[in-house]
Amino acid sequence: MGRVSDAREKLMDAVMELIHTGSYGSTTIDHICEKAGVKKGSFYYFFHSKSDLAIAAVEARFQEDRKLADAIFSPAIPPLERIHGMCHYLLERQGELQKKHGRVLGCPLHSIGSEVSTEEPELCAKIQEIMVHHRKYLESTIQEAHSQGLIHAPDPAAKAEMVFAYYEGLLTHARIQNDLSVLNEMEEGTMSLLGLKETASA
Amino acid sequence: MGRVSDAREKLMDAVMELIHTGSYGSTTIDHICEKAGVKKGSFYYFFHSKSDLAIAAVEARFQEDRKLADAIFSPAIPPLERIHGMCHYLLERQGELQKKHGRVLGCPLHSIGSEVSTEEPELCAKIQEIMVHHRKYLESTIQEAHSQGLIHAPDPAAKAEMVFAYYEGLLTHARIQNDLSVLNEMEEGTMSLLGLKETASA
DNA sequence: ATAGTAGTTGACTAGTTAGTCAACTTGAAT
DNA sequence: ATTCAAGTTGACTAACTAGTCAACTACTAT
Repeated sequence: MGRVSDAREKLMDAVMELIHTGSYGSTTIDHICEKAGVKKGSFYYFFHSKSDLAIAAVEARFQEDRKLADAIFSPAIPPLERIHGMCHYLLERQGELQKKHGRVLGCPLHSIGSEVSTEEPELCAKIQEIMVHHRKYLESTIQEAHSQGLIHAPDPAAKAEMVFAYYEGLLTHARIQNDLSVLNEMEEGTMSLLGLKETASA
Repeated sequence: MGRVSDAREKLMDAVMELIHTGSYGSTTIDHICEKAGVKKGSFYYFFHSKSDLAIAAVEARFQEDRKLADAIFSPAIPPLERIHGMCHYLLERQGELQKKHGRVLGCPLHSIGSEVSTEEPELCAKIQEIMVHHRKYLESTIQEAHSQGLIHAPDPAAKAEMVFAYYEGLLTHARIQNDLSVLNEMEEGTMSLLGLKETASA
C-alpha cells in the first residue's frame, strides 16, 4: 500500500560516496540530496539527521560486504591463503576506487571513525561494532593458522588487533599519500606481524 | 615598531586543540577566534583562511616537537632503545592528552591528513612533508639496528614505512576506540615487524 | 610630542546550512 | 472509483558561516 520509493537507498549510496571521496564534515544534507536526486523534505521523511543516515548507510554497506567476506574467509580455504585472498581483494578494490574517482580513497570506516569519534558517538559506536566483526574474521584465521603450527600466535585476539591496526594504518596512509603502492607491503607486513614460521617456500 | 601581539600564536594553539579534540571540518573560524580570544578581523589580518592557519599551526607544532624527537632518537642511544623510548613517549603523551581532554585523541597529523586529503591539498602536502621527516628518524634507526645485526632489515626505508603505517593505525585505532590500552602492543608489534633477532633477552 | 607602523575592533554583507510544513501525488486494496 | 497510506515537493525560517572594512588603539623610533 502507498507509494513506492528508492529514495532511501539513493540517499545511503550518495552519503557513502560523498563521505568517502570527501569527508563527513564537508558533506552537507543539501549535497547529499542533490547527489541522490531527492528533495530535502524526502530526506527528513526517511532520516532524522546526517548522522542517522550515515549509520544506516554504513550498516547497509556492511551487510552487503558480509557475503564477500564470508567467501574470502571460507573455512574451506587454508588460513594463510585466506589472508592472501583478503590482501588481494583490498588491493583490487582500492585500485577500482582509484580508477573510478581518480584518487586513492582508503577505507571509509577508518576515515569516518577517526573524524567523528569525538563528535558523533552513535555513528562511532556503529563503526566500532562493524570493526569488531571484521576483526573476528582475522582472529579465527589466525587461531587456525596457529593451531596448524603455521605461525606463532598464542593469543589470536591480540594478534588480530595488531594486524587490524596495521591495515588501518596502511589504508589511511595510502589515502593521505594518494598512492596505491603503499599497499604492496601489506602481505609481507602481515606475515612479519604474525610471526610466520619460514618453511620451504621458495 | 608598531603594536605587539600574540594573537598569531593564540590562533595556532586554538586551531590545533579544536581540530584534535574535534575535527577539521567542524572547526569554524568563529570557534577558533572565540577559543583564542581574538576577533575575526584579527584572524584575517594574520591568515587567509582556516587551511592557511592550519598549515602554519601544524608546521609550528612540528618545529617544537623536533627537539624532543632529536633527543629521543639521539645517535648516542642504541637503536632499539630509541624505539623503546619513542614508544614510551607516545604512550605517555597520549595519556596526558587523555587526562586533559577526557578522551584518547591519537595523532592529529593522521586525523587531519585522512580527513582533508581530498579537499585541502596544501594542508595535506604539509602534513605529508612532516610525516616524511618523522619517518626518517625511524629509517636511520632501523638502518643502524640492521647494520649492527640486531634485526633483519635489508631495506630500511621500506621497513620504516611499514612501522610508520603500523603506528598510524594504532593511534587512529586508539582514537576511534577511545582506549589507551590499544597502544600497549606497540613495542611488541614493532619488534615483530622489524624481524627482531631473538637473543638472550629473558 | 609626534608620526608612522602594527595590530584591533565591531558592525556589516551575502551565501549557506539545517530543519519545517501544508499541499500535493502515487499506488494498491477495497 | 474511491479511499487512504506512503512518499514527494517547493517554499519557507532562523541560525550560522566566511569574509570585508573603515575607524580605532598601542607601541616605538626619532
